[in-house]
Amino acid sequence: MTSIDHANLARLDLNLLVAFDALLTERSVTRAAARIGLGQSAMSHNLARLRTLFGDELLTRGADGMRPTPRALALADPVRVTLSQIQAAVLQREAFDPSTTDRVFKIGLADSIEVAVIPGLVARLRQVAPGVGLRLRSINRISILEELDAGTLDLGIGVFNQGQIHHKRRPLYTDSFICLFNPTQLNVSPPISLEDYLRVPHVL
DNA sequence: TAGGTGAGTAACTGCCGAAC
DNA sequence: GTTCGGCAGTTACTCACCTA
Repeated sequence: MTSIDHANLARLDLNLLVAFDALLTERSVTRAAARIGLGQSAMSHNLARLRTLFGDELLTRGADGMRPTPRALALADPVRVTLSQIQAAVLQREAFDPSTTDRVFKIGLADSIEVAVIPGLVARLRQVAPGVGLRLRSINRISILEELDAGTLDLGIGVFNQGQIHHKRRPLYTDSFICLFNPTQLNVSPPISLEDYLRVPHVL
């Protein structure tokens, strides 16, 4: 296990990391201050302390608002993951019991995935979590990541080849596609190869 | 069209008081 | 004595408007 440097960590104010996360999220001192209930001046002081702490400008003024430095971008994910873990450890409520909860989960997913996943999920919920409600929204995968960060979605289901460290991912199921074609028109004969498939125009 | 000017907005900074 | 946050003034920047 990694040892804790208590002497140095004692000098680190956790609120500064909260301020850092708000600044990276809002890209504005004023909005970041409002986000965590401080005045603009206090957030400006926090930014100054963060700059001293990390020895980097972190955010610089630009024509389009506050621009994060490479150092700030490198710190963004580790800080957010750390804050999430602290939040889970410190603010965790009583253990989640699916059989008694009446929580409503907001799920973002594509229509095609809804057809494949939701009937089975609803049947399962009736058995083990009868009080759970689902609020489904048809949404593209890029917006899903944004809305997860904003807290307007609890879960996103889709094909994700991008995302941040704090986006937890689990394989849900595998799927395959059927390719329909007219051998006469395309001048190919089954079974088609990958080269044949890529050579001709097609729609998905 | 280019340059000057003023208003508005946002960030920075010095100073101060409160809390510990 | 130290730290934190707010107040007030300053600075930097954008944008709209006016004029040559």
